[in-house]
Amino acid sequence: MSKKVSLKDIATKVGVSTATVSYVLNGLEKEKRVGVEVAKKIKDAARELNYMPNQIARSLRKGSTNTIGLIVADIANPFFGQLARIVEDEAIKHNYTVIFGSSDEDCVKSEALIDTFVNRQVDGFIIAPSEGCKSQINALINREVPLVLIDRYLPQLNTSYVVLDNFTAVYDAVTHLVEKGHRRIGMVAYENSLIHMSERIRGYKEAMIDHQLEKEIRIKKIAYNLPRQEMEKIIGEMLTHLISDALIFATNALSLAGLYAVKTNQKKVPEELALIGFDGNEAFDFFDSPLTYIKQPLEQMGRESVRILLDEMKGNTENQHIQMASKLITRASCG
Amino acid sequence: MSKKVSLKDIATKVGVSTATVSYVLNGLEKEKRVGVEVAKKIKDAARELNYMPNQIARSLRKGSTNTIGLIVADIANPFFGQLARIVEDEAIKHNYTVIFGSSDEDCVKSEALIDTFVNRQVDGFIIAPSEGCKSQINALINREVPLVLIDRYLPQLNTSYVVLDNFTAVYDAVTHLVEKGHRRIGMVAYENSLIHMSERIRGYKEAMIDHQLEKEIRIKKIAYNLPRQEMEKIIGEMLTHLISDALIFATNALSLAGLYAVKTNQKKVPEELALIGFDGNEAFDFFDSPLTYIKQPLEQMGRESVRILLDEMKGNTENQHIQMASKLITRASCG
DNA sequence: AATTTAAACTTAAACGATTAAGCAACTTGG
DNA sequence: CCAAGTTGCTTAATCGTTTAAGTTTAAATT
Repeated sequence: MSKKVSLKDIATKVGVSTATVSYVLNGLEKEKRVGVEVAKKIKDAARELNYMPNQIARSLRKGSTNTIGLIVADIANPFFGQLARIVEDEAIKHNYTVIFGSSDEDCVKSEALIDTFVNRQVDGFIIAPSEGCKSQINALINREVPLVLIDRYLPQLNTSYVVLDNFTAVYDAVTHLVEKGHRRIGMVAYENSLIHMSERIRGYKEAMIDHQLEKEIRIKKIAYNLPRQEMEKIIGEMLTHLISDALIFATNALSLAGLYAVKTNQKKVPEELALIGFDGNEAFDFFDSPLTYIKQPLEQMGRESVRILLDEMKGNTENQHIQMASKLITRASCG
Repeated sequence: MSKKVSLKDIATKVGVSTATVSYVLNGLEKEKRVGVEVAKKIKDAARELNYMPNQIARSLRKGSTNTIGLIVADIANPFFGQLARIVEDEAIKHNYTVIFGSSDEDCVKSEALIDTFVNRQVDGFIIAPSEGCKSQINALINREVPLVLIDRYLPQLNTSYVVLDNFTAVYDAVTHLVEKGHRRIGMVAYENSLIHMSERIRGYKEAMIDHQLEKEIRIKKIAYNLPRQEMEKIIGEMLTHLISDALIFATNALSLAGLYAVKTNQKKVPEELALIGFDGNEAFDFFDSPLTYIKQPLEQMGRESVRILLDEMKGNTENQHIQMASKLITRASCG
């Protein structure tokens, strides 16, 4: 890489000190009383030399990097990909850059990412925390690093967060199925103790109880890191000795695995089995009977999380807790 | 944010200079002949104080940031999301961090991103260049910034790149359709002069000519930034006065828009219309007759691009040009 | 015993910006 | 005409590392 142009080069060329150059290029010429001709010379020289400020040097001096660290489960997962895009756009608007990392819901990876980002002096974090990573997050809190949790939060910790109202989302989904005449409603969830999952399960259970269907409660929990084929197989087995006439899937990936299983097992939807998915996906639209699903307000979630983070970075230490309402997109898969 | 622990804090605590601490913590104790006890004390102190090196300071001093800038069209697009994930993993393995940005195929955004990343002193770029951004890329070349183009390249410029063999990909797709008995084969492409698109179109045209079907050549070009509904409408219009018995879609987004249009217009696939998509998507699997598609070797592309970039960052100035073979996943949509 | 070599550090400059404090050379007010 | 203020800069410290070039003390060699 060729040598870069620094403040000093401009200073030398114009014949002033770097301080003066810095003032002018930061728009402080009035405040710092730099002469009009000198200011013009400096600006001209900067343009001529194609000067670009070294953000690293500036960051070191200022103690802030204008960088946000974003940690999600997997950037390749469209849910997080879309979220990342919204965060990116919002960050750029406020002159921040995003560095990202995928944790794979794995504490070791998550910790490595957090450490890397802390070393790189990010000004704040947006994190979808993984199971069992409480201590890492807590360490951030103790260091007073601005932080917003997203998608899930840790009830034991005092942080800002932006999540879905998962309880109501699933509660309403169950109610919808009941209204459509289904009774033996099952749920397919992840084996995960985090709040987003437990709230979805709680929403399911309470709704079942409230509709006098507690005897029909049946939850299948699947490990997160299984490849899709495995998930599909497990759900497929559920389908062969079918005890449910409706299934709710607790995540997008589970919904997809479920759809593959239903397709493989040639179950008729909704006649034999009604389905409700999570998050939305083009595949939902092309399934024989388009899937009813729980839609998250991604756009707002991304924006709010950045807004709150910026707020915290400005010094606001008050934690903000946001639970957003989902929308049930009702289509043919529930009858 | 609470004050951070610096080398100086450790130095003070142990009673040595920061130089000694730096040597020890960088594993240079042998080479720089630091005493065994002192080294141990330093390591203990570092652990005790939970020292984390300030990457910003290190970067400033070393002149390299261990950061890769990744610019794609849209991180929310699964194609680029998956690519980003692979780049991320590969980068982490080599102790690099990725900062990313989405250009939306827009030169203004792309330039802003490049400038931001240059200011942040990224050590190298992986870029999916947008139409008409040649001068920006050229500026990078002139600055001798390590750079790998991905997905498309600029034939006029001397850069490394990793792309699909788009010509052969589409050529073979046409041949497949011809073998399946289709003759009036059309193509739906983007209005884009970049090489990836022009090569796909050229592959289509040459294949048609080679199969004596030049009279059947029909290409519909659609602007990139249209919302999906618009694309769907345009493709829908094509379908109502149907002059083709087969369609090849030149990208993933176009394939999806096409599927929606086909569904809306209730065309029977493959009887009335055969289809070939690009890139793969779960929706392809749930379409009435699963879609035949051109699959890109994403994993290898991501890895290769990082490998080449690391190579360039190590000082290798030789440009590497990689064209990868696609695979035609044949299914029911072509008869 | 004088000189060289080695061991175990320290000193201080440098990276490229920001910014508080200082200092001439004017202008103004009384 | 002199003190005070204003204008238009400069000086130099600082951020937290890295690293070339010393320095001191002890051990080895001649």
